[in-house]
Amino acid sequence: MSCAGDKPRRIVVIPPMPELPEIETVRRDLTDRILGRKIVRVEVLAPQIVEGDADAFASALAGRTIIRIDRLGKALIICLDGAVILVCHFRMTGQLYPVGEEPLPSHTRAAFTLDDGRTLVYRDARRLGRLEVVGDRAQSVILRNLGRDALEDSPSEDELAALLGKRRTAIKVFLLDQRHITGVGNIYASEILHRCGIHPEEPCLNLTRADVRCLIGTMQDVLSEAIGERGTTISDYVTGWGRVGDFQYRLRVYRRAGEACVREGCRGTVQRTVQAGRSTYYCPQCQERRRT
DNA sequence: GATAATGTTCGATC
DNA sequence: AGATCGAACATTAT
Repeated sequence: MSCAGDKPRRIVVIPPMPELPEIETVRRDLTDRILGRKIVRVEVLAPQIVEGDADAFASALAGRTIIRIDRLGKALIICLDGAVILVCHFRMTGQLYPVGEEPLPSHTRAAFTLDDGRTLVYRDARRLGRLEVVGDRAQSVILRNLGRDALEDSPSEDELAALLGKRRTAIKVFLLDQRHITGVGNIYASEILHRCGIHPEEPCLNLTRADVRCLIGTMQDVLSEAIGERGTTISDYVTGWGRVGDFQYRLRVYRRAGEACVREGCRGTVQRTVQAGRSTYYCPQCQERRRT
């Protein structure tokens, strides 16, 4: 990190921020900045990021006023007047933020001109994200597979125990499966399991009652803490639309392969493995396998 | 050039 | 009905 005042700060838009705390941060920012604004014009530059017909998408939003912004897991739900709902999922590289009267940034995939002259920009380098307009949440393709929100609708101990059930699937893979609980992604899954001392490969059915209790509490703690830090930003970018997050400084295992475990009294070394095609980070010393 | 990246969906194969 | 795995989507950074 550079020291304040030394080098000129680069103004670069921050990289994508896809898990629950990052989306919640965007939700709060956008609520502050665009609530009550009317969308006067919609331009779709990359039709594949829109679910359904891009022209229908654009005309459904034109003339609508933004009245509330909600979130379910990693999905942003922008409610407009006339029962119009804009559902957004950023996947890996999506971003949504207002800009002034200036040229659109690179990788702008959709642009919503607001009634105050600003433009709400959807950027997405990889074009993996999706935008969708529906009249009712139940119609949403983006929302249809999502389970309970990890923060606002967290399961009770009994409920999580029931969800884990007799599954043989690894607990880390379960946490990434958004059909059960939605909002926890690859960073926070590793962090939660490390804090609970649970091995990421542990089959769900082996978890004890104490493990279940720890998972629920730690999930709340980690997500809340991360929201308090405005999420995790990997890279030291500065942004023109909001500050970067700071939770990266609190990460204990994510991207720390080969480093000493930070748990007090633990002499282990953080390992990286791959589960379901995604990197998992854990400490073999303090995340021991349960006896079968 | 190879590899990995905070995500989801779909189809094939158990 | 499940689970499970790989591929696909597509670009950037290291």
